[in-house]
Amino acid sequence: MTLLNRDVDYAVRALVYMVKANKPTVSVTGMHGAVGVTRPFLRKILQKLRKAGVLQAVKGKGGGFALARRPETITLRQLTDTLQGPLKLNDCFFRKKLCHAHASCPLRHRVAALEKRLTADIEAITLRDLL
Amino acid sequence: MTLLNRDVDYAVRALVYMVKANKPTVSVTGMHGAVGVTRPFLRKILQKLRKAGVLQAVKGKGGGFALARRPETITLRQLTDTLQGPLKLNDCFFRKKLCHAHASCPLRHRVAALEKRLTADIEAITLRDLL
DNA sequence: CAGAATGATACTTAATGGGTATCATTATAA
DNA sequence: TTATAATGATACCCATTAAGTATCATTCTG
Repeated sequence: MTLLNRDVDYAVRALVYMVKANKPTVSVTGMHGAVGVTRPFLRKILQKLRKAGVLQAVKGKGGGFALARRPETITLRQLTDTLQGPLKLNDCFFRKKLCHAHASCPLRHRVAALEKRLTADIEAITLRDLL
Repeated sequence: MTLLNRDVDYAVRALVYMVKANKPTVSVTGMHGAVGVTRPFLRKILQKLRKAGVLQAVKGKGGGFALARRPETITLRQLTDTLQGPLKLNDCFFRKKLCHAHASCPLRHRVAALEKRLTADIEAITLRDLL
């Protein structure tokens, strides 16, 4: 099981790169090599982050992406929420329908407690911490 | 993302069932209905648990499975280790090869800390707790 | 106005999880 | 002693998701 999927991994690298570049905008062309992923794939990721308000984008020649907020306000949780959906250790659904033992499941509330803390943990990690 | 996959889920239900049945052995035929899973599938799971030393099996007519240890010594962690491999939040491998940024990855050691605690947590939950 | 950038979206492929099928082996109960 | 009910072992298949690619439209600047 993976807490962080590829998208989040690449996103962090790109964000770190952008902070360190210290330029008004950074184009995907200019950073995909350093991030270690293909250009179209990185674009897809950064576009999601823009929609989520983490990044700003400037179109046209000379354009690119820039952080929309300060690094210490960008949490790992926002990245995971945006790129892989809300954290749910407890996947009580199976083929779209709720597990029939949901209400009585002895595991569920135990796992829910772990999930709550893990969520708080990733909320506490910011981009600033990852520089 | 799921902390517990289906196998673990079903395993817990079956184990709980077996404890409550309070019989020398319980056959898969006798419990798959209550567990809510097909017979062959449940067998596969219980066979893995037997190999791992969680269950004992008695072959032949009238046979079945039985706990090999007391409920308070069977941890959730052993179930996850057996049925879905060691807990790894940190999946630094991609297509079989180590991520090239492994050594310098700013995320890795942060996530490792979370993983360590989560592992301790599921180690602390025993079958006894789930009855 | 050409070119370099993002916006939007659809498609393809690889990996994994979930589930089935089959045959061999073993032991008991009638 | 033999039919039957159980596990042991293993190979296979299918559905879902993750990962990656392709294409065309739009926008802005030099």
